[in-house]
Amino acid sequence: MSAKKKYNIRFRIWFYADDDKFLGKGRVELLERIKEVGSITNAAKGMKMSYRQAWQMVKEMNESANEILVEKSLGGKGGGGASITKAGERAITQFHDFEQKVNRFIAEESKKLTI
Amino acid sequence: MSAKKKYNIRFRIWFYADDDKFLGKGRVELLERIKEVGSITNAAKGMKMSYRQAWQMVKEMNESANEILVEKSLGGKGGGGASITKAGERAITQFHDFEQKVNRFIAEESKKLTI
DNA sequence: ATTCAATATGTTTTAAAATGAATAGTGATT
DNA sequence: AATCACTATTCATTTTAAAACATATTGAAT
Repeated sequence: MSAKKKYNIRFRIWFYADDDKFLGKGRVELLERIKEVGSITNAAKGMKMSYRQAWQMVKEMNESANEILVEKSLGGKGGGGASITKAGERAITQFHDFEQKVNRFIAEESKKLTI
Repeated sequence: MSAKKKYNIRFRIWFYADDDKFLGKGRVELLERIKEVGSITNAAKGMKMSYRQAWQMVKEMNESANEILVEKSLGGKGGGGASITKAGERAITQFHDFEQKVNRFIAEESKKLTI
């Protein structure tokens, strides 16, 4: 007898500004790490990500969104750093909240499936 | 003045069998085309897809799902062909239904966002 | 003015993925 | 047994994406 696999539904959501995708799960994690460690460099190190990639993500996010999500400082003590703006904080929170709502909805609706 | 971009949320869903992803938007379209034209070859031609890729998708779907979604016949009049099984039909329908439900939910919830 | 750790980018290398071409196999029909 | 249009599969090639590497720049602190 072959064990039947259990069907389940997974999803991803993205925040767009007009038609520009600017935020998804991965970028939210990057934002959270920047908030935690105070720099793009160290945030990237914590994930499996090169500084270059992380920096490009930040650039894209800031350029696409109506307000910048990450504020950067150059030079000075410690070489500079990066921090999350109020808009960035809101983006993180609302992304998580939204994701959770969708997750609950999908979990509930999945029960009705007769696939 | 710079025009403010309108924020919006988009999503994708996938059907999994245990931890194997076996159905997403692209594959559903492939299934529909196979149903319509009766062969993998012609279904692939209708999309921007090589026969090779389409054939591999069908193979993966059939292997991952509990029941095969596409039934194939080899040789004979017309060289053979492919058709959708009952399970395949159900998969198509339920994918669309589910996607629509999630879409409505997200559209509704999006109104509450203050991003 | 030198140091330092970070941001800011360009360039090169490597790896992964998609594509295309080529070939074999199938079986009802003629 | 020859044909035909499809499925089935391998292999070499191309394209794309990711990673790695290399520098330049910045500015407070010393």
